[in-house]
Amino acid sequence: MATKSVKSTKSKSETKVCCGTARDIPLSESDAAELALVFAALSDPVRLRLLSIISSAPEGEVCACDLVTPIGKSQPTVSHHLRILFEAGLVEREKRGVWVWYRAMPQRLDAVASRLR
Amino acid sequence: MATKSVKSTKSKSETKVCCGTARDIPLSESDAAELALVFAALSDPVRLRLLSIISSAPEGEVCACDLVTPIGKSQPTVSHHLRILFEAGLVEREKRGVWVWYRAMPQRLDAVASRLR
DNA sequence: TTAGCATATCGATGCTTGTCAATATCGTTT
DNA sequence: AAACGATATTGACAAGCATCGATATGCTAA
Repeated sequence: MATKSVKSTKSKSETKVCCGTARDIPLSESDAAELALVFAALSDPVRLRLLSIISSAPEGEVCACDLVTPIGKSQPTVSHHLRILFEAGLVEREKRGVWVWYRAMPQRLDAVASRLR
Repeated sequence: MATKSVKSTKSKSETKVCCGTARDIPLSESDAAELALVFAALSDPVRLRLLSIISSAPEGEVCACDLVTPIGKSQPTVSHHLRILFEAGLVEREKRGVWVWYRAMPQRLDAVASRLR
């Protein structure tokens, strides 16, 4: 592996050896793929705003019908984004009659946040 | 806005009113766009693994030349991913001679993590 | 059962992105 | 000076994604 300054002679490019032996990667390939899926779900402004509405609901849940108008996108588009949030485990949903109610999953958000260190 | 059960009669679809007045969204459009950019930078397995290598470096920094081989992608591809991490403010870089050294920015990661609640 | 509404799915489209080969840039060494 | 090596940029291509209109599904009320 690369080493920093070895000699005290402080030459212009204070390094002698570089591009050495490869160390193994802390984050496994499968863990990285799994984590990336969650971040991908969070990487869209519409989904972040949906999540902010759902998370801040006083009753703890929001009807899907109350999400289309404020977001300003078509109903299929909002439905698509809600599906992605659901499949990423960021929200849960419950069908009650004609309507579908969405709740945030704080423990999931905490788990993701804690992995950022 | 939608209201939950109003009557105690517990009818099949315990709800009377739905799809009412739109409340405003906690997360602004510009804030959502900005946050989405950071999450987009985190939404790729290669970038997450790069970040994990850089963050766990004992010396606090890693030479770019030590990242290509372990990641298993071409040099231009790794360079491209490092650029995205840099522009998202997730890593900083310093050119020393021919080599470029990357350091993680923990306070940025903390800031992003804290916004997940 | 029929009508009507809320939600999900489908198909198409334009834009974004991950990837690599080829090339450019820049510092170092001879 | 020229040659070499590390990194960045460019150009191209395939895959993925956000979006919408049209349509399907499913529940409820008449």
